[in-house]
Amino acid sequence: MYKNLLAYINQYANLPLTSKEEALIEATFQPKKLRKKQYFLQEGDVCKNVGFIVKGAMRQYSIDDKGVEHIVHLYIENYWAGDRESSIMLTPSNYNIDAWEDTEMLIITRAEMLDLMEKIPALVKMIRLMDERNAIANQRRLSSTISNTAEKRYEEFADNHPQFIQRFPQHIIASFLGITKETLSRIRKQAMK
Amino acid sequence: MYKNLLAYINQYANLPLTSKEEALIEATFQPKKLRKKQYFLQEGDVCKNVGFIVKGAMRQYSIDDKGVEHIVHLYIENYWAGDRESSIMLTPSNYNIDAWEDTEMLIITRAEMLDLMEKIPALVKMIRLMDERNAIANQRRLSSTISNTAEKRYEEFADNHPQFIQRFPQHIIASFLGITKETLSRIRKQAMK
DNA sequence: AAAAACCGTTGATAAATGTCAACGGTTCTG
DNA sequence: CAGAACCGTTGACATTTATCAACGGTTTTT
Repeated sequence: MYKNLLAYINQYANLPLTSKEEALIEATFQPKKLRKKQYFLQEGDVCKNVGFIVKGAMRQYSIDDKGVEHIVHLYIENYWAGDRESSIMLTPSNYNIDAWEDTEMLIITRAEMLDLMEKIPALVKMIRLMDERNAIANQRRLSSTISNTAEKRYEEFADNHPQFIQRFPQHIIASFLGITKETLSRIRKQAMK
Repeated sequence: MYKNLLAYINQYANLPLTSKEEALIEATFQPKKLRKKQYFLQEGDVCKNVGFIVKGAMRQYSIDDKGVEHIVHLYIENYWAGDRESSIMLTPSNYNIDAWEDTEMLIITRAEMLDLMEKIPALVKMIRLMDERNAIANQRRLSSTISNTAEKRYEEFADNHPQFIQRFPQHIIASFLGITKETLSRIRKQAMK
């Protein structure tokens, strides 16, 4: 259960964990299982935990005035799910996060994480690298969203994230790209020729 | 010249700098003046410096196949300008950054910054908080771009960033929002009624 | 096994936004 | 001061994307 998480940290930080540190991590992260469709976070609640996905698939989305879902993140194994703004600011979240497949996570509160970071240097390094990677990915996604047509955005996404294409149905991908399922269907039809 | 930067660090980190630390910072950050339209970073170059803006206004943008500029960031006093991806990965940047007004910056290389962080704890804390704030802002912007119409995006932007509206002309704001200047002109005309 | 929910597709039409060209009023610059 | 560059606006029209409704084929649930 903890194997993936420990491997993730080791790989990211490149600062081998001692067995004491490993034990501390195992004692702090709590396993949590979610059935398909079960909420991990519901709009209006404060996001208390961040979760590392050991197995499964999840999505994060907001719901607009008309009841339409807008998917902002998709997660699979080895991703971290949570709403940082809510978690840091302690404000009610604008997002829902739920399981798209049956999912196993390892969850931790922000306070626990801060505490662990004081004790385990590798975690500090990991967080910093994750933040950097994250900032870069966000920049790219934003750039793509602003500059490209729907068609090009889909191409780019399909090229860079084939795992998601296989794992989530088209209407979910469409929402993630900020277009309707009909438009995506037509784009794909075009592309096939 | 260094007053703004020191104040910025103190306020962000909330960990008062010693006078030795202040001296070290002043010795490391280099002043740099840019005339209006002068490049700070040009597409294809590796971004070697990040710069704190003491006075002035800048923009960051890419140029597409058709020669159209897509503005991804606007900066004014107390912002940091640079392309993180290029700077971290040491890859040629896809962006240009130039001065929209005559600008005074304090610049530092990534290596120097990493070195300073070893010596000044307040900087480590500042960077971490900036990363967090940044991640939150990116999330919001992305959400808004995906979920809202051009009109709502403009409203939100004008509400949250009135300084930019005053400082940059409309066609720059339009590009930043991912729409054409004509569309923005019409949106504003609508809104006036 | 039947019913319900889900999923992708298609057609017809509407709405949002882009493109191109032109204009008049600034502001910048030599 | 004169010409050039810049800026916002408008009109006519084209393109992209959304909306609504319907369908048949899955898969899931009961």
